[in-house]
Amino acid sequence: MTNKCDSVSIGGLSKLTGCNIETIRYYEKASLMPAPARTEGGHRLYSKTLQRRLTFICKARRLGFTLQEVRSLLEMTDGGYSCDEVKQVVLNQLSVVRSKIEELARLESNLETMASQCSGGGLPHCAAVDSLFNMTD
Amino acid sequence: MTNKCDSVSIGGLSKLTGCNIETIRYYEKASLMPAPARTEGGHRLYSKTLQRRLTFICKARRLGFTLQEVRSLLEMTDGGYSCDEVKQVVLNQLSVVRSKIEELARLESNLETMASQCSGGGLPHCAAVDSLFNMTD
DNA sequence: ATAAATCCTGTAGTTACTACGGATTCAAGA
DNA sequence: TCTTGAATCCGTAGTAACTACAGGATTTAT
Repeated sequence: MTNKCDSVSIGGLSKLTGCNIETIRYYEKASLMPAPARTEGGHRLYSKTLQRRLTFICKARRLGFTLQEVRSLLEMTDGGYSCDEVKQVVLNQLSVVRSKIEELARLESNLETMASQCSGGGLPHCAAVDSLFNMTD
Repeated sequence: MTNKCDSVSIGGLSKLTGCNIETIRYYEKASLMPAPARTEGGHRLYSKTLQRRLTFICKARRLGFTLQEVRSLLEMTDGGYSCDEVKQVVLNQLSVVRSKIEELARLESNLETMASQCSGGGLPHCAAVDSLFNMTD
């Protein structure tokens, strides 16, 4: 699974990163990962550099960046990028995340209200259902 | 665009809800919206009830619920659920919402860390990008 | 040496839309 | 009333970001 140069197979890389095999191949096809070295028989071999690159992609995806955004983050690391440009992308993503949190907090309190209106019996009617359609946002 | 019974065309509904026309038709095909009334010529006419239903769907979608989750919220209002069953679904959705909030809060703090590491100049290097490569989560 | 595990390519399916294209239908002005 | 121009119809195809086969080749462990 590993050779003397710390290269790993696609399965090894999958275990290291938590990214599934099909997804790794998909990233290669989508040009986020470069074509890796191959064994005699054609199996992919990933160097430490590529391992780090995939780790980066996975983290960025977990942070909610689109593949297009990840691509531009990677281009920033590959080519010349300015700190301003990076900060711009990060702050933009931060504001997206913050507004999602706000919206979810509103829904949370709406759901709490609904739950508190349930009398909880086996009755065929529930005040919470009516409140569902009357939520004020 | 509106008649005496407060029915609106699909375009009117689109403007009211912010949901685009193709999406409204898609929700009908996906059985989230029932088939609405039609004009003589076959154009869709949406009653107040359906307007409220779509508004609900859009809110739930903006909050990150999948269509499948929206469907089960809607089934509470359509099918004859008992108060106990409703409460169950509501509490379940509540825990889903809460874990989404937690997850987003983690993303928020990770992004804040990234942003704080940006010195912000036109410099050719950015600590935030390095931190993405080295982040332990 | 052989069986089990892993990997290969390529295609098709998934979710939740979005964008067309060509044919009606509707609404508003002359 | 007639005539446009905007809106709507339906069906198909494309999008993002995967995920799941199928059927065969390669690698690894016993």
